[in-house]
Amino acid sequence: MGYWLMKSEPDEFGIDDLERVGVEPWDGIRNYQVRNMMRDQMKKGDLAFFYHSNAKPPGIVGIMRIENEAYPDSCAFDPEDKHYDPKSDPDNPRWLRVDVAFEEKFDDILTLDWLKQQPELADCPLVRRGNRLSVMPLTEDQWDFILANAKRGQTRGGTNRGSA
DNA sequence: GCCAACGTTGGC
DNA sequence: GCCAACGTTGGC
Repeated sequence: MGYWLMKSEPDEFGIDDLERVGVEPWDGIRNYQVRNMMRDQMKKGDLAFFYHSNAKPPGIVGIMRIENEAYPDSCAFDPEDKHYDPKSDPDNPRWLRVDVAFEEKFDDILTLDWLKQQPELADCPLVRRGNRLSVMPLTEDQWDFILANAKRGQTRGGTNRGSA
């Protein structure tokens, strides 16, 4: 079982949109490093945190499930599409996507500010300077740590994420 | 294969 | 809206 963190701008597509539609193609990935990870490591049934970027505040807002292995991103073939890439040949697609399914929305966001303060996450690319990956793998320890804190916040019903 | 120009990401 | 960081492009 693999664990991931995937970023999206809530103005474009947020956790509430995913909850409403249930399943959504995660398309528009135009970064080779991310594509390779999706192609080589991402498996059906993997879990991913949904991260809101360019949000106020940015942070982790819920969980989704990877529905299939990577397959060609047809958006790249559509000249009308925002993510059109004329260099992607339908006979040899350059870009891939997966479908993701809504799993859970947290009551409270785990903010980037809080995530940055956690020693357990010091090695996560998310909190490293200059990181630009929109999809990144998490270790099982990192996943468990984040999930435990998301749950703890829910049972408390509060927004306080002070390091205890 | 170098590297300057340019585009994008994403926090602030 | 600004801008630091980084990836990509393309001339040479």
